[in-house]
Amino acid sequence: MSENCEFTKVLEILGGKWKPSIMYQLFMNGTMRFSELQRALPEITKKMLTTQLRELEYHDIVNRKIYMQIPPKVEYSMTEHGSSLTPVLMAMNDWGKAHLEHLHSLHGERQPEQEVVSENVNNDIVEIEAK
Amino acid sequence: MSENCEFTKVLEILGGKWKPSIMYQLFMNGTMRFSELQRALPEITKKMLTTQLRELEYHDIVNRKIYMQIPPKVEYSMTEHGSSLTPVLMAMNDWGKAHLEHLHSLHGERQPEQEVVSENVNNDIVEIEAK
DNA sequence: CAGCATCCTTATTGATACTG
DNA sequence: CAGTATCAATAAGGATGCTG
Repeated sequence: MSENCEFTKVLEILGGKWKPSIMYQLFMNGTMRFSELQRALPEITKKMLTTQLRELEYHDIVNRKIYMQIPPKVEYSMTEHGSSLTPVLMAMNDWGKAHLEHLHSLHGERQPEQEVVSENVNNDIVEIEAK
Repeated sequence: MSENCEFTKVLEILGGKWKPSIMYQLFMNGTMRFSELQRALPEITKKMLTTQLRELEYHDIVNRKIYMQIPPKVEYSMTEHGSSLTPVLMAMNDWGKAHLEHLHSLHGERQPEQEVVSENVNNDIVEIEAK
């Protein structure tokens, strides 16, 4: 049951190549039309933008407001429930910045040293059986 | 540059089918051997456990301590840097619980109602050109 | 304008067998 | 015990064209 708390599920909900960027846009700009999102995220395709938005909508993170008119107009925005993600995103963002600096000091050049503890055991049985 | 802050990158680091579970185990149990993790996560294969651990290690989130002995013994634990993820995980966990309840009230049965705003425009041009 | 349908490519995950 | 290597299956993402 609680093999890993809710943590895994949240990652699944937030995961997806473009979801973070979409949420970021909506947080910054409030309400945006489909085409505005496309302009803001030039590399995403229409298909992906649609599917990622639909998933976010399914989880009640973004709101989809359809204007019945020609030409069509659809506006997206964070729902109230989606806005409750703010502390999560803030925490991730803060950690991300610290992490980046930290990694630079580590991976600036090389791998982190392997920590090898040579106990060269005599308390443990060498039991590699031959075939 | 800052199209989406650090948010996307953090998701990439934390993303992976088993990483959350692994981190959770290490947070709860402190130090664990490879085989202990396997027992705790019965569905993960050795290959996946290895690769996910290696990725976490690369980002200095988990520590790998090798005992040079026969039979081999390797212990994993959260690094100090990895422990700094605690606020992030807590935030996600809290949100996850609230989210779960929230979703039950929504998706208990049906899709959320489409919010359709019928403005039936007259301020916008109907410009669907015929072929 | 805001999609959906189809087909295709790449990435992630998994099964299985072998090794120091 | 703690892996690696190889191959197979699945899932995620992308290109392109069509539609109301």
